[in-house]
Amino acid sequence: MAEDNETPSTKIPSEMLRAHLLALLKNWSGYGYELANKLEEAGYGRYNSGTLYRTLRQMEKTGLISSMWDTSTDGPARRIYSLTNTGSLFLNNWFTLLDMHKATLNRFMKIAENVADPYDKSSSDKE
Amino acid sequence: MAEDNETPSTKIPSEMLRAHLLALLKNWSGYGYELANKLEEAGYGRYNSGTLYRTLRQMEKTGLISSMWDTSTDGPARRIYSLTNTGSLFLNNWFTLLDMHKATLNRFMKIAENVADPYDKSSSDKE
DNA sequence: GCCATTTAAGTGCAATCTGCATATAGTGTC
DNA sequence: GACACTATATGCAGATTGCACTTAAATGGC
Repeated sequence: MAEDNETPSTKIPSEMLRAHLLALLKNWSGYGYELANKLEEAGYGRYNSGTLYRTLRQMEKTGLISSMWDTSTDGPARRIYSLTNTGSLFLNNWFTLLDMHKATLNRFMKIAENVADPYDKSSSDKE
Repeated sequence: MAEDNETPSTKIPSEMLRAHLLALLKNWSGYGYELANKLEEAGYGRYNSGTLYRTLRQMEKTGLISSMWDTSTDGPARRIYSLTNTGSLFLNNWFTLLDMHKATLNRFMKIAENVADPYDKSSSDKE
């Protein structure tokens, strides 16, 4: 499977990418190239490999995941990542955070639902 | 209300910030300082003002919102923002995207639930 | 053997984004 | 005048990102 950049469609914001990587590593250990393939199969385009590998290293540095080399298979060595306790907690919190954000968004959208907008330009042009 | 940085608690990732600003501007027009206050009241700490103002200008440049000066009130002039059609569409899509991401996260977490992990280290537990 | 391709991870560089501190400017209060 | 509050913005250093490129091990075709 080569890097073909054919489906740039739904770009995941960085925080989302982190959450998705953590989710993939729950109950499983995986390496960068494999994770990139799974993201692609899930409908996100081929994620930029430079960003992906650097994101993984950065997540390791901040303690969300840990890694070790695997030289047992044929082909180039793989850096195997697995979830740390911190990463597991982060993943759980992420769901809570998503729900909170969604609730806040809905609340924000309703704040001014039936109130006149002092700057509204569609009601009656006073200029 | 001065900038006191007393509640840094729940930092909003940049894409989330954009979505929240769009939600606040739905059915309403507002200016930067006011939006910062509403974010603070909603429980997010005092968002960094430099980032906030620059994010708003960038969102204007990309067509999500539009602005005009308001010099009718006392005090310094306010830059009033309101949602464009593009911004409105973006906001609606954001909800869909959030749900899709959540669904994908759940799917990812279940992929390997009952499968043996070839790299599992729980036999020789370290760290 | 030689060469292209696949798998796998990584780096260099420019552009962008972010946080912190600071600047600028209008108004009101003492 | 000194000070605080409102309101927007900029300078700079450090972090993040996308794009292109590099390194390296193995495979398949000739």
